[in-house]
Amino acid sequence: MSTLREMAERLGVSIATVSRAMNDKPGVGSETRQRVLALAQELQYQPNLAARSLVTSRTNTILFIVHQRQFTEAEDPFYPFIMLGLEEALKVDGFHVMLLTLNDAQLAAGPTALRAFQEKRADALVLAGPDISSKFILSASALGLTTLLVDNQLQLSSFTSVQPQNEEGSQSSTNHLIEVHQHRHIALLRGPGGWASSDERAAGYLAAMGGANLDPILVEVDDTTIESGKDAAKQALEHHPQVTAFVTANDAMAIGAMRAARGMGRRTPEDIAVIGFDDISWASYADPPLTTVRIPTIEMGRLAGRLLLELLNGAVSVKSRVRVATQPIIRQSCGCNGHIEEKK
Amino acid sequence: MSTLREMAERLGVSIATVSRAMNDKPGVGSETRQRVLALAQELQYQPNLAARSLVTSRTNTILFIVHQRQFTEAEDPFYPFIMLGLEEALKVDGFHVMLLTLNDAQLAAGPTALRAFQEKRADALVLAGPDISSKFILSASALGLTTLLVDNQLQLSSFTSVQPQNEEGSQSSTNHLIEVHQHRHIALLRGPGGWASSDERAAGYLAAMGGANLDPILVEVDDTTIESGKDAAKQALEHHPQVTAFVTANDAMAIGAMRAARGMGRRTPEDIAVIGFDDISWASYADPPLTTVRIPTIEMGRLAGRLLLELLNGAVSVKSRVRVATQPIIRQSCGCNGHIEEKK
DNA sequence: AAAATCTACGTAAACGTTTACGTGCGCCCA
DNA sequence: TGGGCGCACGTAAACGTTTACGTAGATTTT
Repeated sequence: MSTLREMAERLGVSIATVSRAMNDKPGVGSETRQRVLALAQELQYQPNLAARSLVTSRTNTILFIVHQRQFTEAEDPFYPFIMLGLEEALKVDGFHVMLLTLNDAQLAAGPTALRAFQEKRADALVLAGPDISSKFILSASALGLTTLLVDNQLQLSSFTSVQPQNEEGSQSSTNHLIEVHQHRHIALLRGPGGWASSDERAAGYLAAMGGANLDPILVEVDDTTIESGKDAAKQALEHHPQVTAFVTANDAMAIGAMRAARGMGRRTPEDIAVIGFDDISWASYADPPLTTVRIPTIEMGRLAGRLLLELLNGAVSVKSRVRVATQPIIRQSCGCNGHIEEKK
Repeated sequence: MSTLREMAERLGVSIATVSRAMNDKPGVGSETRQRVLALAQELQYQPNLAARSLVTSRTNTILFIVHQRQFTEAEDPFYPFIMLGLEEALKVDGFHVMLLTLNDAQLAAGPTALRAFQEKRADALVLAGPDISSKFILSASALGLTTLLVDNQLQLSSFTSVQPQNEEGSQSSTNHLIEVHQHRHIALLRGPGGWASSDERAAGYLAAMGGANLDPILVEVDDTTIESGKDAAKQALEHHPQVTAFVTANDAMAIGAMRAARGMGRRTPEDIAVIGFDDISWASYADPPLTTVRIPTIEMGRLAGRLLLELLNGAVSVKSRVRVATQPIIRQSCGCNGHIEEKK
């Protein structure tokens, strides 16, 4: 590994000059700069990042923190996609992404768990997922690192956050069932209360129902898996037999709901229409193909990355809540005949 | 942020003594050690990793390199699971995982792309996925970093690698179809040639067919998605109408194959039995529930992590090829009635 | 009792950068 | 022509560790 010193000696200049040339800083003649750059190319010089961060106290690394269970949500690899987008956006500026997963105990421990990763010395934190508690978020940001929330937000304090348009998406799904398919008894199979995404999607549903003067029917489960979708659907159909449509917290629940409904003798979409959320890759292979709302996950990650870079460069210091547009994907589970299948 | 110097001054000892005490090195009195540790606790001292790696030239970071497309294989988040296991195993020793995804161009560029991440200065490389070319692997390892392969391996040189028991898994699937269900015309819908996993699974299939004196029927596609499963199944049924069973490269292809077969009027498992590979989370929700071979992905990642730590600690310098056991998951697509459903 | 060994420290160099400050030189303008 | 200024550089300190080496005293050995 060649160093600045080595290059300086070979060129007969000082280390400072080489450093300036390499970093595009003023104060070095154009001919000298050329010679430095040429030698760097020849020697395949790569700066020692440890030395650099020792003096700049920047690591060019950001820490992606996510609940372990959510990162490995096999039915819907939402967070790996976010992480990919993040990495893509960050690496164009020479930043790297580190993964830190937390289990229930570490999340609950809050401040205690923080010391575990404080030593990792990243420039910024990305906290992803709705089940990272506000206590945890607050104590994490107390470390003084730039903090960005993805798929989550805090009511009171204003953190920079990147989220899908949950409310709009859910509202348009519900309206589609009301207006296009004339449903009157639509149940929301919603996710856990307290999760930003669940709450917002519920708000969208409620807005649509209220707007049409319909009575809302809510069933809440504490998870958003296929199994909990089955449970929620059973509950809904038993307690509210008049229901003819489901709006669900996500696609996995939608698929579970369709299964449960079929098990109880109700066909989709004839007897029970269903609309999901997320547009996971299996949605188009469901039976019938699932109408849902697409979230551009990779793009969300990229956006978070670009935002983070701006924040770190001090260009923008305003904290903002960014929303990325969701897109209705009309297939057949809502009762449409699928002619309007999305463009690939 | 408190430093060693600060602690040394407050305790009236030298920096060296504090450093020795913190790192459990000999040459410091037990009373002094106690005082240092107590103060460190009080100040919440965290060592500056940049300074440490500047002198030790170890970063306690490993780089997880994977093809971008494979990391976001939404139907089967195989590599995110591997990465999670890796992170889990590594963090108990204070190591961190960085993600680097490469696109087709970067993979093809080989050595050129390497410089891009050489500056990241990790202690080791984990190259995951079968479509990282041998040229790339060789030039990556030429950087002098400890290198470990996951779900891939090179024929000629002997890299440390962690892989599932592809051959055994595929052979036992094929044998199950032959022995339990008396199939005679079994087609393998295989993945791309040159991929270690595809080739090994094919070898297992061929071994089983040869052992039973049956003629193999191979259909190769250049991808392992649902769509390519459909294509392969169509090809197989058109060219070899006598086929009564499929062994597929993975579960996504199996599901595609069942769809295509149904579209051609063949029911699973009555007319065409199907066995997949991977046991993705959707396998048990397929119609009929998919018989497959489970790969313990997270455990593979953990194993890779532990192996890497041993390698870095110099405990073992032997390069070894590690195989993790796969497990047959008998459901209904093979013709079994599902009584033997796996324990959750 | 002298010599050798051990223990618990301190001193200082080294890792490879970045950057504030100093210096000499050429140039412009009054 | 001389003072001022900008430019291209060099000098050296600083970042926070780790660690080889030195040293004084206590302990053991011969």
